Amino acid sequence: MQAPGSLPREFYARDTRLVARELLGMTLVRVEAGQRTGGTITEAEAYRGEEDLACHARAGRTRRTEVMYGPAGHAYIYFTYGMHWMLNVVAEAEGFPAAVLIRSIHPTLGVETIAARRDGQPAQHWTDGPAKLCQALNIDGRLHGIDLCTPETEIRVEYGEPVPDTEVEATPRIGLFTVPEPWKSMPWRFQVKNRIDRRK
DNA sequence: AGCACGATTAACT
DNA sequence: GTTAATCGTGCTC
Repeated sequence: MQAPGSLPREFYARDTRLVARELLGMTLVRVEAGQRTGGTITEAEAYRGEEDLACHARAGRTRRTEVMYGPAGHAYIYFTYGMHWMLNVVAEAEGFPAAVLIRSIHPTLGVETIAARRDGQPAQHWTDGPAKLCQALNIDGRLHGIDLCTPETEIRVEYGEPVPDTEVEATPRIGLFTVPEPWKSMPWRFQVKNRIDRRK
């Protein structure tokens, strides 16, 4: 336990799988001028190392993946499918490329704003996907690389209520169609149980 | 310079 | 269950 506030860099500078697991229950907060939106993290995936053929760092150090090689606690934000942004947090020691994809949150902060940004969608689907939560929290490439551990940061993760092991489920990561084994089946997706989930 | 594809989503049959 | 939308990235020629 610790006082409220952003998680320290040491939290992120550990094994990526542990970071993903322990991010469950923490609170993702998007800070904008006079506006706070966010919620409880309910699903996260670990991507670690150049050997992990599901990880973008499989291509080595490039302009896109450079952030993953840097210090932990920074945002790795990328664009995919021609229209979607994804939010990751860099993990592990500097020099080792790794990140945790935030896949789903339960909205608790600035719910009205979130609803407006997800106009037309039922509450259940406001932030239940990696691109959905980025849309709801107004997160895009402009925030790529920012440090989540500084006081004035625009994205932060605050200490929440830890989720016990009995409520955590570990399964293979989502959307890895062309990734070879064993990486395709590594149980590095962590999510809170007991919630209706449309996914396979 | 060109190309195939993606850590997805929403709408449709 | 199927599929269009839409473009940056990394790889091949």
